[in-house]
Amino acid sequence: MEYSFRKIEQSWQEKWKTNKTYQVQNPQEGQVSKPKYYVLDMFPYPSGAGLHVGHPLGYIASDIYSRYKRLKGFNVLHPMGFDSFGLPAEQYALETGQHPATTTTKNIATFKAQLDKIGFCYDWEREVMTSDPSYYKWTQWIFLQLFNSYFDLPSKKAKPITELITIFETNGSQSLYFYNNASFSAVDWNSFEEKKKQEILMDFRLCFSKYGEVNWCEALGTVLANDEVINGLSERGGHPVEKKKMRQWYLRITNYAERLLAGLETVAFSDSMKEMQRNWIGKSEGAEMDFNIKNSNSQISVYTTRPDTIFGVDFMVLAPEHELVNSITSANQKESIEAYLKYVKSRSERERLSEVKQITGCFTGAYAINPFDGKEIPIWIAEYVLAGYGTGAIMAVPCGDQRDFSFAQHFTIPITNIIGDFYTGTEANPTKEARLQNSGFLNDLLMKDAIAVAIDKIEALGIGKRKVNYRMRDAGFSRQRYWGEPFPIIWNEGTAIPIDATELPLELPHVDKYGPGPDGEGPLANLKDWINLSNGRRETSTMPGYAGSSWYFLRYMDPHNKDTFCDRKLSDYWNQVDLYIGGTEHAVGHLLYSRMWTKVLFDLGYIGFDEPFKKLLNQGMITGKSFFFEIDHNPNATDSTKKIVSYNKDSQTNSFQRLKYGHQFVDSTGKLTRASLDQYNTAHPLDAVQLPIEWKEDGTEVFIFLKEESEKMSKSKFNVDNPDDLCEKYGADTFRMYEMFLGPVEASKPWDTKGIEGVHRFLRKLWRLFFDDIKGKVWNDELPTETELKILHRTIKKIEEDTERFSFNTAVSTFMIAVNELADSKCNKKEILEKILILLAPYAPHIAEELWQQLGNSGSVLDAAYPIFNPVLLVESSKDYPVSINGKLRTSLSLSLDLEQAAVEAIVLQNEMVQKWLEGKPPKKIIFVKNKMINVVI
RNA sequence: ACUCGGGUGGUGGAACUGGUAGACACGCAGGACUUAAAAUCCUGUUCGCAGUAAUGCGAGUGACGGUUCAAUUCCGUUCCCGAGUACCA
Repeated sequence: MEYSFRKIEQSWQEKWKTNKTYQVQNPQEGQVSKPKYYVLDMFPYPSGAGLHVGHPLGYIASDIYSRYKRLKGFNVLHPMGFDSFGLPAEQYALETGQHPATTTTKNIATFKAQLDKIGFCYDWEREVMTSDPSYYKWTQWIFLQLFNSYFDLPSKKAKPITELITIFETNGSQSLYFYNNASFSAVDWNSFEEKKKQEILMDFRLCFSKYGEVNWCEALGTVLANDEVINGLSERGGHPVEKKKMRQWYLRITNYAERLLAGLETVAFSDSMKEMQRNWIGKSEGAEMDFNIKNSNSQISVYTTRPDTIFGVDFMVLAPEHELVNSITSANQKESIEAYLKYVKSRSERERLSEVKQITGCFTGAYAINPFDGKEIPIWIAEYVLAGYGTGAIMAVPCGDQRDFSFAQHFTIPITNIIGDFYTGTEANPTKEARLQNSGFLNDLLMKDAIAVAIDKIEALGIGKRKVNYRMRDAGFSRQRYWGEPFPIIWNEGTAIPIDATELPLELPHVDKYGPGPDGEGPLANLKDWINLSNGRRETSTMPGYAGSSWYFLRYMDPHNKDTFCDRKLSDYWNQVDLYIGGTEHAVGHLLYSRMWTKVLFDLGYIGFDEPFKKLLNQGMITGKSFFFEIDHNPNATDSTKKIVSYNKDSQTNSFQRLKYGHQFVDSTGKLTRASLDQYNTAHPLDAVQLPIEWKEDGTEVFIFLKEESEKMSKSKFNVDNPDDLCEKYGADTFRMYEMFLGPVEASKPWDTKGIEGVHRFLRKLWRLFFDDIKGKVWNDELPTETELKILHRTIKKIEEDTERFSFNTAVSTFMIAVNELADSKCNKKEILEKILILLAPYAPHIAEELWQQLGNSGSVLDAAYPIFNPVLLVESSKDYPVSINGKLRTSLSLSLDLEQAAVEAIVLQNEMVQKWLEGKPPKKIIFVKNKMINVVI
């Protein structure tokens, strides 16, 4: 009886389905429930391309851990669903004319079939899909909660906006609740018209609408969030992005900046992941202070983290967009300033970013007055100051800031030195360790101490205050797109009126065309019947991709509830996600948004925890190998290491020709032969590679060396491997174990199918411990020997330790060692093998189930009792000690573990090898570490 | 430029708190079984030198230096690769 994995895997996948093996039970009333464990994979977008071997890496890891936890007696929630709204589906719809709902359904079916082939233990009855009205009903409902809440500053938490209205009605706006930098009394508030009241309230809602500069992407016809823009180009498609003023919805995530930072201390994310989030939030502490302007009533407010350098301010710089630019510019500088503003406008975001080093700017002709020494400070405008950060204006201290220094040099602005020898005159020195000079009341203070002194003085004089700044912006929450959640909002005379929660879901209407509406609005704007209502006009934007994915982990707990997004009893039971596995690409976006939503839902009392993910494990990327022909116009290149091959005499430039799926045709040395090239050309007639006629080698055969590079797997790079093919060829169990065997889950590694045979061989070897191809059943009921028990218990210990610390690659090799040892000692004993199967079940579930049943057990191996490690069995009486001389290993000695230093020394000195090295002299010292090693120092 | 990872055989990688570097696998070489192949099994495989051999000696975890009886592991300097951020005042 041989290991026919195809039959076994198919039959077990069917059995799991019919027996509902993976159905997860919520705790029943009055029952003693098992401890819970929640394992979650990052929400996949069901792309049309299907899965490649890089995707399942994290899924396999989470599946192993889920099964392991189940065996260990936990009630494990391990769901899967689809983030099915979003740009790619719509983009695809635009290109093919198919409705996104149709393509999405089709893609999900493909995805699920692929996942099931790998044998994952998902409870599909809990599947959720963001584009399903029964799901987005609750996304819209949460939006309404955000819309109807504000961030209460004294308690630092979200509260219903009705409480803020009460505050306004009774006390007016206190200093904490400035509106447009001013406050109003209760009498004022009560006299305001409803429209004005709503405008004010909009300024406090956690999800709010305002006109703002947005990242507008013409090619995609939509607005993008900051993290969807990379170097001035869209993350998806790489199209140019420009700034545009539009009415948009925003998430007031900045209010949560402090708690998002603090929360990082309570979760187990990798340091780099935490660091990325911290950088994104970008907290800085300093002061905001006002400068008077010579011959003007206006003031310029600047933000600085270094108020200690106030006496080193040699000029000021405003962002070109700063509102004061026009009013302060002097008559004779007007022309230059206008020319400069024109130049700035002409430059795209892309150019500004790519030419960071270029110094440009223009003097306004105006002067600010230093409040401490009355010095006149010239005011400039320059691109390097960003309108969006701080106050959009800076005080420039060239001796301490390199950008200010370069600017001063470029425009020959005199530089004041306030740090003595610390400043060399050739570059700025940002030190905080210098003692201040030329600095009035701060003279002789250490800079780091002077910071606080300066702020105190600024506050005492009433010209500014201590201020914390965040780099993070409020997140754009609307998209001019079709395939997303419609906003449950109706606009009436400029006032946003929320739809009553009882009317949700507001279903996404059907459209036939996905083109944009008028004035930059989304496709929904074209549906006149849908948008125009008797009481106003519907919001035509839809929510961004991250809306649905910010709370999906809660819906899995209670996926079919029609009355609430998630029953509080269930969220109290399942609680936080214990283990969250996914890629680093979601470091800032998704993780920050879902962390914020969790905090809001917590503040409002809907859930009982304020961090969604307890532990985050980042899977590394599996890179694919891409192969290129390098085209070189030097046919006489002799450098054999260059791997240059094809000579294209028509081409005068060096370029690369990508070889589609090249790895299938290349041998282990990276060589392509004439025969395989012909094969390749037959398979890809459209991309056939023409060899240059001049190219000859060996007279008979043409060898082509390919340039090889590892890069991210993607269909467009022809470097993907499909898991289906590997499951078909070797089986899902082999595929699962091989992906794990490749290396640590967190590490990025190149994909190579070369080693998969070894894993497959291991499973066959395991099978042969139970069944012989000819003899059939070979397992027996004999009692195990001490050695066999030792093998078993060593394995139990190591598998448990490795699984607990997510070291799946070493766990796989532990299994290999165990099977090798059992095969060597011809152990076919059920008592041993059965336990091994239980250990193996998380890793290779199909073969484990099959053999478990073959041994005469009924039910799933997942319900078996996990073997308990018995340390007594591993206790040794002696040890083979390594004996080093001066730290270099020379020999070994088998000694009883009872022996102490003195006895060991005596034996060691007797040793022939030791005597040889001692040459008759006594040793200086003998180091003996019990159960470790011996070192003789000469 | 800054921050965070990482450099170990021909390859993927192992060595968890300093204690026998290279587990496990791939590949390669040789052998057994076979008419032959597949499958399976056995042996060898870090490099160099010596030896028929068992073995011995030397070098060796990017490079240089330090701490230590002992360093892949700790410290300093430096080089390279990857990821993220990027005029944030």
